[in-house]
Amino acid sequence: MTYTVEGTEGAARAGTLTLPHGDVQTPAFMPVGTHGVVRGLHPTELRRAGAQIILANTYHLHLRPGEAEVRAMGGLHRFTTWDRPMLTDSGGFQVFSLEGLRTISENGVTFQSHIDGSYRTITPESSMEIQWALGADIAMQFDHVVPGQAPHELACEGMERSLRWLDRGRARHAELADAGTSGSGTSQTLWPIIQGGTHADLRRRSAEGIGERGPWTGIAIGGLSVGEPKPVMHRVLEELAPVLPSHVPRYLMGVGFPADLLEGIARGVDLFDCVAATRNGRHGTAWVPDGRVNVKGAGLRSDPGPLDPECDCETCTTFSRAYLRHLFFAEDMLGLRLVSIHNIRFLIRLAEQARAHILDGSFDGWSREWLRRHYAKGVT
RNA sequence: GGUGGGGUGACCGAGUGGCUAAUGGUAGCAGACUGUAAAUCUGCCGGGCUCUGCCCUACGUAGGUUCGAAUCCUACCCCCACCA
Repeated sequence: MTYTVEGTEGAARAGTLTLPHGDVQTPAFMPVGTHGVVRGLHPTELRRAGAQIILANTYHLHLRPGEAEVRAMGGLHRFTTWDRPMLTDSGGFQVFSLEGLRTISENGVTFQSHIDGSYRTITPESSMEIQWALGADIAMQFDHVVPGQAPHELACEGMERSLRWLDRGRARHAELADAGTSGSGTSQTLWPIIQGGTHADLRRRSAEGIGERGPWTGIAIGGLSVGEPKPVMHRVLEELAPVLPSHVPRYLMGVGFPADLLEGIARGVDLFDCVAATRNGRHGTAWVPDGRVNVKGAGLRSDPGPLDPECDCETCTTFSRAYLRHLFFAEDMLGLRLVSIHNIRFLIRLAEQARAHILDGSFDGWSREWLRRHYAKGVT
């Protein structure tokens, strides 16, 4: 597992990450497939959209079907037929998103399953065991995510606990690696996650603590886009950039919207993931260069044009806006899928464009102009 | 021609004297969504305005009773069922 930086422009970087199941050219957007499926999409559709790597989720796959079943099926790659790189999130985000269904202790987090009500405890160790059985290329540490508006004390607690959990998780991951192969039969690397909320001192301590424990093949920045204002996220990224090793890929977890990608890339981020592309797609919001299109909007009723005239995706090169609108009103699943495909392709293509502009030294001007246009109509 | 039932906002459909610009549902309009408990959730949905309130117009049509009517009375129009 290596990462080669091929070009930089200011803080922005372009590189290639080599993983057991293939290369990832960065900057890159990684579609989210929580349950081992990017909702509604066929692997072929993801490949056509240019997806190089996708995510899956430890907690959700542990609940259903269970890591043992996935392992028995040959690991996540063979189970899903996705043969390119994969990354599994640790369940740490569910500490935040399922706040009402869990209790935290130093040992780990006990969730009450939304499926059958049973109690399931995830520990830093068990998260590694589950991820090892799933067999993704990259495993994430089990971390303690706190809300974006968390006060210093709570953010500190989450950050320090995440460091302690990193040590426990890494130890267990090393044992597993020594004892045998992962669920997919290939190697797996573990990435740590920087926490600390919106507090500069905590973020710095987190990054330093992780640095002391290195080296790492990748470092994630977590706990952002969880309710804090956008300028605060930008500030945190700017504060972090100088203290992160330059030869290691940086993964901004859970981000983002199109503009967030460019803002992140400009501040040195290499990898992104976000559910918004598919969720917004299912909810009828499509991203376009000029902002967004409400696919259910009355204005599209007899619009023969493509969703995004500048897009090369299956949806935009095949169907009219009027038909897409009709599919939503007919409540047919094809509509949800087609807009999801577009949004995924939109973000992937944006990252591809950013990469090309970094490599030829035109990223700064291009991204400024892109953002100006995108924001022009009041889109956030 | 007779008897009975019924006509409510775009549609369906509650309401049988004041708490009703009128329950619900559908259709429609808009907003939200960032390491997915989400094909979900929220708001609006007669018109106008000086818009935390006010004014119009509304429950087939026209009158009437009443302090007050979608709700009661009369006439008429229309729809449905049965009888002739």
